[in-house]
Amino acid sequence: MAASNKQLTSFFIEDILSLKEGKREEPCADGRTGTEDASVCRSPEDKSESSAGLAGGGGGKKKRSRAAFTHLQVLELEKKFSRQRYLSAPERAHLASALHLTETQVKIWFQNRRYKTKRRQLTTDFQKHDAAAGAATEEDFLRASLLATVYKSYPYRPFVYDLHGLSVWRPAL
DNA sequence: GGCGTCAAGTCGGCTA
DNA sequence: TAGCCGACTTGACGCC
Repeated sequence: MAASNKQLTSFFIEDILSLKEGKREEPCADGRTGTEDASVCRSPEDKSESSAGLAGGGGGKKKRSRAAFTHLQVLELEKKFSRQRYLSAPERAHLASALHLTETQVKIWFQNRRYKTKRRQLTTDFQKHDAAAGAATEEDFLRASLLATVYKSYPYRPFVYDLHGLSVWRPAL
């Protein structure tokens, strides 16, 4: 969400890499500032927390922070995602270091992104069907979910899919 | 205050 | 057993 109302400037991955040398404090949309280590925007009170965002310190309720990636980070992640939905470990490590994120953050981002895409696809399919055939039944939705489950069951070798910059994922072997 | 979004947490399944 | 995945939930945050 950090990118939603932020002033957009054109810059590339090389820019952050070069900025890493000096002081970098990329402003976030809501006035929060990017942290040097994780390059994500955090609430002021979260600045002292670990990247996991759960460092409570001295007991009591731990407050979970929500990292807001910079629009550049999201842009690069989206670009990568448009080319391939699954990342191999080396690819993930490379992307993480390039974006100054942790591998876990990249992994979680891709997981969430896939799930989000799937949900939206199901929703639009459902709406299409709804519009075409009048009020759809719950059974229709279940059928769609079932199809999605079948769809999901075969790409279990992430590195096998789409290694050639295609937006459509297919077995590479 | 309610709602939507999103990163992260949790849980269970699968594979090597 | 570790690591990854999807599915779903939780908690923080911004917008109206």
